[in-house]
Amino acid sequence: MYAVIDCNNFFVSCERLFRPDLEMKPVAVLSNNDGCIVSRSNEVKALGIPMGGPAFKYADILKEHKVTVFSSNFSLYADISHRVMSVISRYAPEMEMYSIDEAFIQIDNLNDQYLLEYGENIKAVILREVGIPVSIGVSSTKTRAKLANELAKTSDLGVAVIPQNSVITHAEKISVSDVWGIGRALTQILSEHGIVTVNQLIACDEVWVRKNLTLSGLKVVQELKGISCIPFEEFRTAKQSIISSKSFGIPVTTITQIKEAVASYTTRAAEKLRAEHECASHIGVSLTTNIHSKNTRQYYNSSTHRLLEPTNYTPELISEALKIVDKLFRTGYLYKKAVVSLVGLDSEKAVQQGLFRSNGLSRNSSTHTKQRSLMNVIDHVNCEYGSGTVAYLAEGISKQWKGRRERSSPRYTTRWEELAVATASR
DNA sequence: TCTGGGGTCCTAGGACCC
DNA sequence: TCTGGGGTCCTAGGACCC
Repeated sequence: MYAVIDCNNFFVSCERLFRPDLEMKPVAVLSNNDGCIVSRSNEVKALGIPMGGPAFKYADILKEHKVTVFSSNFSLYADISHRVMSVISRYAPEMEMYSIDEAFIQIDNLNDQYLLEYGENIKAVILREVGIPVSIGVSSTKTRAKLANELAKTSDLGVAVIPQNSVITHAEKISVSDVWGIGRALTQILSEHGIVTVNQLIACDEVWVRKNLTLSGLKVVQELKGISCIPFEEFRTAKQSIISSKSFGIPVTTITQIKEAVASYTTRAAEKLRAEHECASHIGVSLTTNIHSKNTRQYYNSSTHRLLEPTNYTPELISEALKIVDKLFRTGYLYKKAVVSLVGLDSEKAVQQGLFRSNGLSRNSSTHTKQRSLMNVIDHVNCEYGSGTVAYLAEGISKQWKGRRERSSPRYTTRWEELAVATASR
């Protein structure tokens, strides 16, 4: 059996941890650039504010209902996530951390009654030791467990079990859009064929499903029937790609600013790459205007370059990324966003050296060693004294294109100078 | 003024090989 | 004259997830 443990309104719950005065009060957390609403307390959900809704559109209603709004504070969320995961891992020898706020575990040899108790126990301990409320769903496949989790969210216990080999109760009342793996597009296709509920989906002919919903859709249907198709992945598999992508705080028109931003995103991506001890064989850049803007000319373009040899050396990656910008950039547009992606990742150790460099000289191992030492030192300094302490000039100085982050809470748990302070009240 | 970011997997089509 | 088919690799795009 699988259990999926999912933190409730995770970012909001993290903020409340250090602001107990916000319990039972409406709270929302915004995405990068303070753009979208990405985490909502139950009170905010009740106001009808949707997940991912643009913040400016709901500014009035947020103000009217005195919603406390935070910019996202990922240092804090990552640290709290780590604490939650460490509690969960005590309950199961095998755990798959699926996302920042969610984990699968395998539990076997317990009958249904004990499964429920087991879940309640995990939930209580996480709440007591970390302070984060969770919901737990248990069933025989991951997709069924996720569905049980949906049911758990609205149950009093916060835990739900869909027993093995049993039909899903009330499946005729659950919408296909609540199923893990059925998104907007598939919901639309299904509804065009009169399929709106989970029991209708399960009853579908599998050949039809394969043809109309592709292989992923077929897996979903089989998983709902109790046939496991999505494997349990205890050990995190190596990343396939690393992406750094951000919207600009202001519309950007000049290639100079685009290049600064792209150099900066490349630097972030390369840091992640080295943290994974990997090298990339390709680098891609894309530029786009504001797709939401009605009255301005639109432009989108992207390109991927193969690197001479796989590398994680920032200066080389920046230089290649900037060449791509030269290729993509057109004057006369209001640019909104740039994306840098590193793909074709392989372990540092496995990387084969190219025989020739572009300048015709072979790159000897001492060049490699020097590059690696330099990156090591810079990564260390930036880790110790804060990101950007040592930066590349290509990233620019004033960085006018940077996004907004105006309502961030302190990094309570990861920066000495931002520790929470306890004060005695009279 | 203001509409997220970081991932994965799947499919289709073109180029190329034998 | 007969104008194939299987395979791989690459790229772009779309769908999904949180």
